Amino acid sequence: MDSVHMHAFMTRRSPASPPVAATPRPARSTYRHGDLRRALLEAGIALARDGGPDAVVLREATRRAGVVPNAAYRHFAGRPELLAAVRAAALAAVAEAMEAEIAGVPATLPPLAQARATVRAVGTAYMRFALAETGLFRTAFAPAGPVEGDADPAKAGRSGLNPFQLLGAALDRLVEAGAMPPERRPGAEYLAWSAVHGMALLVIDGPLRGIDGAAAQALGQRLLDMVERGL
Amino acid sequence: MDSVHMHAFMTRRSPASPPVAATPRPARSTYRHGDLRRALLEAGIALARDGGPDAVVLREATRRAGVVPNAAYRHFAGRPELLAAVRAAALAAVAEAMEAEIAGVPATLPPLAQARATVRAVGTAYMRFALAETGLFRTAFAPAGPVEGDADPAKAGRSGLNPFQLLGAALDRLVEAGAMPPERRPGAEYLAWSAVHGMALLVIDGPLRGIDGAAAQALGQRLLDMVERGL
DNA sequence: TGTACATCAGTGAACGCGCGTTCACTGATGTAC
DNA sequence: TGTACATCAGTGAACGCGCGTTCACTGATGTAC
Repeated sequence: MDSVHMHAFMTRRSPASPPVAATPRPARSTYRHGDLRRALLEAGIALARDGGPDAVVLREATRRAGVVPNAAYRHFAGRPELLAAVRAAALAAVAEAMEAEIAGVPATLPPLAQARATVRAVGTAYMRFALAETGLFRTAFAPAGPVEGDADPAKAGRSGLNPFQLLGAALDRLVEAGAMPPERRPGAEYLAWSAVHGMALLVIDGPLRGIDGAAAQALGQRLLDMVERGL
Repeated sequence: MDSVHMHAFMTRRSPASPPVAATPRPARSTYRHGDLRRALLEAGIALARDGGPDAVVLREATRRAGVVPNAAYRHFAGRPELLAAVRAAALAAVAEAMEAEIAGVPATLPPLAQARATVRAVGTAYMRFALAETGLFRTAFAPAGPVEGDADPAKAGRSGLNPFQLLGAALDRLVEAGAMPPERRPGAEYLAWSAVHGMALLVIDGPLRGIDGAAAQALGQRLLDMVERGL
């Protein structure tokens, strides 16, 4: 399985950052930090990667940034705002993983085959991301609290589309290519999304936890077959 | 939508139980409680119903049971054990909801139609439960911590089968009735489960949050059509 | 080019909170004689 | 039927923890003159 494409700032926690604190605070030569907002966001992302949304703890983020806890309040109104920023980054990462997978679809394919391959690419990227970046995946799609940036249309990838919109666009192409009757198009993204999202959770949380990557991949392809036939 | 069938002890929080504490401790005539284990479990279930697994807080359960916090340790080794018991109860409730729905399938149907209706009943009950008892649903299927009663085959309903096994049995009947080629049977429960589980989450957490019950029901039926066709 | 000053990013110390869990205890129950 | 006693369910008090958040501060930066 390819490693998922993502921003440089999403690299794994550097060994310099202590896993649990203990160390006082990494010395800093300057009094000012320079780019604390970004440092906190990166720390938050690293935390989310390792432990999902609940692991995004404001104090720990400041620790990793080498800064006193309340310094965070210069850049985020509070913990919920930091978490929202992390979630947006996670969603963007999912979108980018999809875009990368779509980009791999051969442009030489006939339109119908290409449309089909694009839909599969969306689903494949989604499941891969869930497996490879479980913590970020959970953060991206975790139940939002009652007071969350609910209305915002989710952070987008390079294309400007969020993961859900990428799926919608792929389904549109399926209709254009004649692989799907137009009258079945409305709401179809919900059906496809359900199947793929459900399987992702089955593999990371459910009865299929611990399945090996190849088997998961195979099952994923069968699922996509089912969706393709069923839509 | 019918109210989901469940045990008497799963009734909603009684108004006598303070929502957030404040009140000292409800007086008790006897020094001994009588059935504290059960009371704690019921309190835990009520908490899970209202707030999902994270809301299952040992101290709050003892508060509701009218007992001092550490009294819980006479009956549970610690918080994780209480949560596991609550989870088992939640899984049993899902299984029973399925069994009730299956019981509603007319016995007069021809075998093939009956087999199909049974599979649909499983899926329908699942989605209904997710909507009607979101907190319990989340508790039943939440990511288990790394050190959980992992190997146990999940609490069963009256039939002795857990939700996943009920789905498997329904698919077996589909094969027996000739509605599904036997070579496609292995692993089919994962595909069906994925679709239904994914939609349940879509509705309670995802882009479909807040959709009204009828629309959810309709979309659910379309999803089941897709699964039926696709399997 | 040099100095005074406003800005505001990060500091230091502290808060209250609720949690899970441990300790030594007390007193109701039920069994043995 | 009555009494002594062991059991063990629930008490009372306390612990350490890490969290989010608030307060008044300090000192580096960069702008205006």
